Amino acid sequence: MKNDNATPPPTNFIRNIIEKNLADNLYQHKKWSGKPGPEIEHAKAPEDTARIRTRFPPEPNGYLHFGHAKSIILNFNLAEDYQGRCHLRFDDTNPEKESEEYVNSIIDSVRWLGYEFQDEKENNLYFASDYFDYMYEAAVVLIKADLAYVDKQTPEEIRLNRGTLTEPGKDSPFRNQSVEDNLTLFEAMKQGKYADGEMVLRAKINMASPNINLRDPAIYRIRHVTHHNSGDKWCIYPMYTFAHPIEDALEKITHSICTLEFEDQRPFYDWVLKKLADAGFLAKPLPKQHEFSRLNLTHVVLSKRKLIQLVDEGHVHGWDDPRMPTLVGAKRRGYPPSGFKLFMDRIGVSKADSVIDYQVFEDAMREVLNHECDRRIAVLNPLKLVIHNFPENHIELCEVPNHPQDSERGSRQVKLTKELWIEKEDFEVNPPPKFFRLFPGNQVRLRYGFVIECTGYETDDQGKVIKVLCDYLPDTKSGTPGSDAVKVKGNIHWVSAQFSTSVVIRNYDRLFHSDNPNDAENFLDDINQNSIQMSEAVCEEHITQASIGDQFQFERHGYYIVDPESSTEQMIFNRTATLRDIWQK
RNA sequence: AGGGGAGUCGCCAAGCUGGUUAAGGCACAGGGUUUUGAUCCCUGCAUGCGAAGGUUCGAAUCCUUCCUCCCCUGCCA
Repeated sequence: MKNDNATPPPTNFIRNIIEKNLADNLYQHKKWSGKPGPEIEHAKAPEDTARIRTRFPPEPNGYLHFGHAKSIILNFNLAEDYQGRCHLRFDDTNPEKESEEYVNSIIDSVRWLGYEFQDEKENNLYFASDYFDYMYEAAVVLIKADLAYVDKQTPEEIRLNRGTLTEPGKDSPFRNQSVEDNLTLFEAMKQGKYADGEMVLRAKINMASPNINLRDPAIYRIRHVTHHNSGDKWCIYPMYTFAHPIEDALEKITHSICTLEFEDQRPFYDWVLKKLADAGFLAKPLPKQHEFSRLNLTHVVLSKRKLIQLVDEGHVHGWDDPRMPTLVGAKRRGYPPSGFKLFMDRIGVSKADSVIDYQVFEDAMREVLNHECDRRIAVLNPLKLVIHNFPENHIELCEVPNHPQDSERGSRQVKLTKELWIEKEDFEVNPPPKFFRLFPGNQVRLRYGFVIECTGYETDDQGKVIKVLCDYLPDTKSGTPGSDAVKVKGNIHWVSAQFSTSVVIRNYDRLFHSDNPNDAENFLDDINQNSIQMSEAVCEEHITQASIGDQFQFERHGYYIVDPESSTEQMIFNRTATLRDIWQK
């Protein structure tokens, strides 16, 4: 076990910011009415008991993946570490792409990671769509302050007049429409008097801004679409850039943490909040946006488009395929939530673009799995072994610990008989140098049993080894006095041919060959065609007591989890990760 | 001269209000323990902080110039 004191507490620039904010008493007297709302509702409420508030704001338009896990763990851990709260908020402002199916899956995945957002004190499950009334009101506030206008230009015209990266844009001919006209038009938009795309509400900032996001960004668009939550109440929907700062403010979020690509958006985020605060709609302390670099992993694609393609084109068997970098996939693969947390601790949080070696991810998983999993014995590639001098019908009970480093996990008895299954790889007719397993004349220990000496083998017509013969040394049984008298270098595992059960094994490997599949002309060409290898294995009989989701280390092989497709007749095991293997290298 | 970010060991990443020999993890290389060639333990692993100048008794940390990479021209988020 590692000494936790040896590793310094993980720190990062966001924690530094929070600690400084707290030291500056920035949030000392902030209010919280118990539910999201504008300042008029928070003002009369007591001081917030949460020192900070963060939020995880997914759009319910897909399944959560490893990248989301980074954000979830960051936000929830921050809240926990600084005696704050973290909200789960669905950023559902675009009904064309969103659905309830995703809402439910996302909730499940956040909980699976071990985070809760609803308890006896607070229910912090929110939907941006529940704030549509406030957002409409906020838009009206801006219009009245002559800070927003309804633009009747076509989308094409708006695009053309936006200018380019190096040239300023041109003002819309509708930019100086009267406040009254804007109010009337916006109301008419809301009433459904116009078709999709006919007009849009825009913030009035500066068409010549060097930051393109400030060239009068659209803040409301017309979409005659049924919303998964608000139904047909609205036919106009706020844009993310306008909605997000308001969502954060209504929820009294202190630290709004997002990924780097939103950095250019921050001036607009601050603009919206300031203007609404000026109008008395919101009050300080206003939320602050902070950006970190998103997760990239070698041999993995995380773009939503590519993940959809993998599923839709059948390169994997659905979103929860154990090879998918989704959280539902991770669950089925057997990657534990605690492994994700350890992984996030190890990779840290910064603003530098980075690509993490998949090894780092896998090693974090191995570390927690090694600690958490009971051991079991399975022979994945069976070869018959016959102990020539072993009594015909004798059953030798062997005591096998469930965990070599944790005796409190107890032990079990495994039956040793004359005929056993061993791994094909554990026997060599002509062993390579330094091979210390079984070969003619060599001695090895049958793990937890006796030392045996290989006396010969049998082959089929093709010369393939089909049976290994040996003698056992009666005085060498594990755990008995003097059993160590005979020293052997090799230890091989085995299961009784008589007392064992057959199971299906699904060995998974990386889905993509190259470090960065995105570099390929077509990432699909980089797919590893051997990313899943099915086989039948023989396992010790105790395994039949396992249930779906149970995880074990199959000794000398790796970590496996019982797949949901298992039945009592046919158990199926997914390989989560192999054990490290210096010999293979 | 569009704007915004980032560059510290093979991969991450602390440090960056200037001041002991530049944390830590992963990887890698040795060694020890071990009835998993696993785990665990020990040792090694940047005279160097994108580059070049400068300020200073002293710079990864301050200044100047330069180089490289990433993001931004949706009525997506």
